[in-house]
Amino acid sequence: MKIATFNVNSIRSRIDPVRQWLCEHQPDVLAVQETKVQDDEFPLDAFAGIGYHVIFRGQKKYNGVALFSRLEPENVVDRLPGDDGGDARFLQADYGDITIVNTYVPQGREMHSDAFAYKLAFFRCLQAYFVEQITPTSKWIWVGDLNVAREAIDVHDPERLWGTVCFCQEVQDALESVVSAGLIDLFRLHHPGRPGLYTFWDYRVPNGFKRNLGWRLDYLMATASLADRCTRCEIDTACRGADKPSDHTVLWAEVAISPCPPKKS
DNA sequence: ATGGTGGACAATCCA
Repeated sequence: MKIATFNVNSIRSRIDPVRQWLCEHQPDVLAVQETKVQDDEFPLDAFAGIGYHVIFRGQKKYNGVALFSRLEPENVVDRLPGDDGGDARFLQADYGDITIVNTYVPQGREMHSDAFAYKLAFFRCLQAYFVEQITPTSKWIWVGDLNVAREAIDVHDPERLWGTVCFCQEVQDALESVVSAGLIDLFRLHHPGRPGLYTFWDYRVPNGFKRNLGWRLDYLMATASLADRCTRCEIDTACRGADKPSDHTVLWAEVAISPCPPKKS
């Protein structure tokens, strides 16, 4: 199966790039973040007739997540247990025997702000949830904009950027505690030790994308049984500049496994 | 240099 993640910064402004990416790459699942639309205004018609189911949890103006899929989603969960859920940052569904969790982790705004405290609390909720849910044989993939650069090689200027909300000890520790529940970073698994590979470029930095002044903030995190069968994991920047610019790119992976219908007892 | 720009939405908030 092929799974992908894309922070779209408004789904209504990114209809063409998303449609094009789905049609060209035919992923089994595409997770998107920052849809910025409440559920009754989601542009369902724009995605009709291309062979994808779509589920979403959004709100006005900010945040919002969605899942496009070939298979019909089952057992949908639209809020993170332990979190108040009012922020529309979490969406989970089963596709056959594979569970996908799509999150838009709070950015954190400023160090030690209320928003930063909420970011850490969000990770703690995720950690507790995964520890409870994931077993050694689980087939789970956690994907999305996690708003953390895991290592120095995941930012373009680690010395200068150290101590900011997406690259500091607190959020790295918080993310590692979630990963420790039994997940593997598919992109780093396939590109070990390689610097300069990013999923996000701040559009406020002049020519930031051209100069590759990026960050790796988006991830595909899989349990071992899926990571063992992952054959490729890549960052696709081709969607950028399709009509309007987007600050994030599509991250995708191929896993040599097909979702199986769960056994009925 | 504490800016820059893009998006939602209608004066600012968020990234």
